[in-house]
Amino acid sequence: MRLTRDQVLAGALGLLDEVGIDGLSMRRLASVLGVQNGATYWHFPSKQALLEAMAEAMLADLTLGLDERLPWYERISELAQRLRSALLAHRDGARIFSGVFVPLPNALAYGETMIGLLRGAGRSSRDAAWAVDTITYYVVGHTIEEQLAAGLPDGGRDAVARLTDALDPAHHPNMLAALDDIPVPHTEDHFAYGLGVIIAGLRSA
Amino acid sequence: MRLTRDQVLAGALGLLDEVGIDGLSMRRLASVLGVQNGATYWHFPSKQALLEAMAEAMLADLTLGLDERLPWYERISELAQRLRSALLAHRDGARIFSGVFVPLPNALAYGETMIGLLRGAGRSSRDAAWAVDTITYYVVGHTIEEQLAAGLPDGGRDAVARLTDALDPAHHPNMLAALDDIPVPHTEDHFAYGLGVIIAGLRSA
DNA sequence: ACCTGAACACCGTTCAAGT
DNA sequence: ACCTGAACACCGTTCAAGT
Repeated sequence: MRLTRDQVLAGALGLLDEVGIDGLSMRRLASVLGVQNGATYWHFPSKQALLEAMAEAMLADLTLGLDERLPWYERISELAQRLRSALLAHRDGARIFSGVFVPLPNALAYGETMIGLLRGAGRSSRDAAWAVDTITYYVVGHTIEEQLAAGLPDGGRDAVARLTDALDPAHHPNMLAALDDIPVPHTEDHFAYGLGVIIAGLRSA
Repeated sequence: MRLTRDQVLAGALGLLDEVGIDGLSMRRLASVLGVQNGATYWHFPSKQALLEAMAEAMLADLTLGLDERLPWYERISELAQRLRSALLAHRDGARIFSGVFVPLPNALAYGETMIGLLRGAGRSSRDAAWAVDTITYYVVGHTIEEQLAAGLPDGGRDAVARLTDALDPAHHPNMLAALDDIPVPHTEDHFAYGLGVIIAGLRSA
């Protein structure tokens, strides 16, 4: 049975979920697919091209079926949450996405919808585009962090312990007061809080 | 002349500025320092430990001498801009910082000051800590992107050309309208816009 | 205490040669 | 058209042995 491009892509996404982005190598992928090292290079010219296809696959259908009865800021919020969910659907999905620098069709659809919503709300094209950047940096940064903690062997418990040890009541009274308020890994409402802040800022403009 | 820990660290920061984070290898660092491969491992137990020391060095004096006469939100803004500047001071500085998961003393000082400012403004410890996360994800995400474009051979011109080619008037009217408004690499006012949105959101709460 | 020399176990990528 | 086999030019890390 010959390999197809789709099989290589599906194998890569499966391997990603198993071993994470740091364990994802072209050699390991070939071994999972039961072929020799060079074989995948017939289907994808480089690892980077494969990573791009993986990111594009993750973003499928991101903008479909948005409820047009919702006010613009709720549709913005919905899209941002969909982006987070799409990236969470695969281990280290946010890092895969953030490592891609070519314009992916599905990422363009996301940007187009977002900018359109803001322009529809009366923003200039400049403000609309810059606001989308603000939202997207937040979503991606938050999700990277969330997945990093989730990918640790102990789910981040050790990281919290190290932070606790590093805090000194004399120098860090405020961080100590907030220590129990920081969920590790991050949660849905931690995400929603920051998104709400950004959208409140946009509405107040 | 024997090597010191500081010489290894300074050599690593210098090499980073020359070749970027993707070109920064322990072997190349040893070669720059005029020693054999294993030599740096006497001063730093691992590459990760060296990256942590590099991040810590970049954040030196971040919170010093904040003008206490400024209102809390302007001090927040000042600190966020200082973080950006500190990361911009070395090539790929934002990616170095974002790859560190241990509590760095200088990063703790940043968090402590930020949370303290927000609690001083009447926020709960939870809201204060979560708001700092929101700001910091934005700063780091923005700066990573800025440095990625700046690190490209042509300063990002080719990336813009590829984006332009990928846009289709029928599907992306809003992105096309905004195309000339997106600075590549990102600029100071592009950064300030998003920071202003977040701070406006925080003040409106 | 600090470094060398050499090895181990990996990488991404290329490409003539096979089928 | 699609893959193998083998190589090239790299990695991070370890560690006995040297000074």
